[in-house]
Amino acid sequence: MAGGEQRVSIWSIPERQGRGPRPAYSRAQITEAAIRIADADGLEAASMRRIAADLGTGAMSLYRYVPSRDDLIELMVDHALLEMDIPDGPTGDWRADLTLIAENTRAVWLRHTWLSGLDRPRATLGPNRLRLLEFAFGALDTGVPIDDMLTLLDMLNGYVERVVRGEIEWRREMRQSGMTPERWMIHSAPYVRELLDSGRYPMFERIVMDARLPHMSAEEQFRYGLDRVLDCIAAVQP
Amino acid sequence: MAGGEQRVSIWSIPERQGRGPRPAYSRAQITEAAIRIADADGLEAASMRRIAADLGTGAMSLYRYVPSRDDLIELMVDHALLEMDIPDGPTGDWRADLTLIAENTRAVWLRHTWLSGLDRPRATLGPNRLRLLEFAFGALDTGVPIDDMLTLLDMLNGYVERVVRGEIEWRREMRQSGMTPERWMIHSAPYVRELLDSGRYPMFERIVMDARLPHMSAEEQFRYGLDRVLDCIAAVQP
DNA sequence: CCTAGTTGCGTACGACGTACCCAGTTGTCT
DNA sequence: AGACAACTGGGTACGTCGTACGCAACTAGG
Repeated sequence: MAGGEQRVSIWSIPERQGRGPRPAYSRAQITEAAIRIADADGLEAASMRRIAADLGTGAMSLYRYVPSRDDLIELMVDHALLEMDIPDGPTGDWRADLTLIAENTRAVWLRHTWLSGLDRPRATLGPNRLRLLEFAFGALDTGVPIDDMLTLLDMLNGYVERVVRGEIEWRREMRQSGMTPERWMIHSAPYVRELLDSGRYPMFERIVMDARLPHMSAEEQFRYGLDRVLDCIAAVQP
Repeated sequence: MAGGEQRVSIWSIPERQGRGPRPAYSRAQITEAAIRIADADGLEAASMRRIAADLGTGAMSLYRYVPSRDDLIELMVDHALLEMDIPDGPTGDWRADLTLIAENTRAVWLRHTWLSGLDRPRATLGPNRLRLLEFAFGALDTGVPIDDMLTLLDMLNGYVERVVRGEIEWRREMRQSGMTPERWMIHSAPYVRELLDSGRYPMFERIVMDARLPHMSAEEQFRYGLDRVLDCIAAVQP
């Protein structure tokens, strides 16, 4: 029994010692190759064999650099977070700052759609995550109690992640069915009509008939909803 | 080329026609077996072979009932949603109704932790999802424009899912490292102190020093945050 | 120079989802 | 009643996956 498994993060394992032949690759190279494949063909396509083939080597060679595929994915996440374009400190306009965070998150997720499918939220306090956290909380530091800041940011991030997840799934479905949105509309019309005709789903009917949001572009939808969420945050501001 | 793939949802494929021998199982039975395994050992343990073995049959027999494993997962999601204990219509108290949805979602997700790890949000319009949708929108139907209802519910659900995802990951990490929360606290204290002593993370410092939320029980944290989110929704009510 | 440590990488194992096949069962039609 | 079409359970097989293991080649520290 004793201590149990000492699960050390990939970050605590040094990249190399100085004894044998010089390594032909690096973690960064492997991570970037993996991201390239995952961006193009999905996370499941970024298999050890495929990554190795892209680098011109054998699958098992990668294990000299990375303990497991899961650890490699952790490296990929951190590498992607690096792309968040956030200033060093809050600008004084909390609404603009939170908008910046939201749109950056969306941009990075859409560029690396595999981020939305990770089985774990990966909330580890790496340096990048901490920098983002400082910026976000600094922006919201307008007299709101600290506990409320925590929940308001969970609310904001929850909204952003949920909507972007939906966007990504929609795109994926369009791609792999080879349909255009119009064709999809036509194709699903009979099922929708059946639901409407049953008369048992009045609210669903109002969404289909009256809502204008679903007919906007993805950007407009996101922006509109984001503004509503920020309105909510503004409403509870002291 | 012609039409391309006709990807119809699992819901539009009838369970059986009336010609051959009577099927020995049913979609519901298979779905329940799959959920049982996924609850106990994780979604990846619910393989076609394992499910079939649990039912006392061969892996390929399952494909008589379900076109693919992905479709089976879709059935599992909808089946889990069945556990949501929601009345037939809104009660008139929107705040109580939305609380009911939130706490039910949390309960179901914690009971079926594999829900949080699905690669796709699975927003397909299964019968149970529709029932829930009707209840939620019916509850919020207090004069708010339909487009705002859409975003407010995205916000609420986004908050709930994000927080519960965090809870689930936390539990999983505690389990597989075999640590208690106290041990984990002690173990991570040096790293936290290092961050605080660096002086570069003032907001993080305030969270550690001043926030009371992280010291509450998971239920209390959830409840407190949920009330704040509902305050936000109340604030934009006409 | 020796040798310990590290490299790239081929082979192999036990999983996975599922395409394909075939024998057996049963509702429907002649 | 007999024929047959549509279904059933389920075995075998293929191509994938992550990765344990082993081995020859290489290079730094003594």
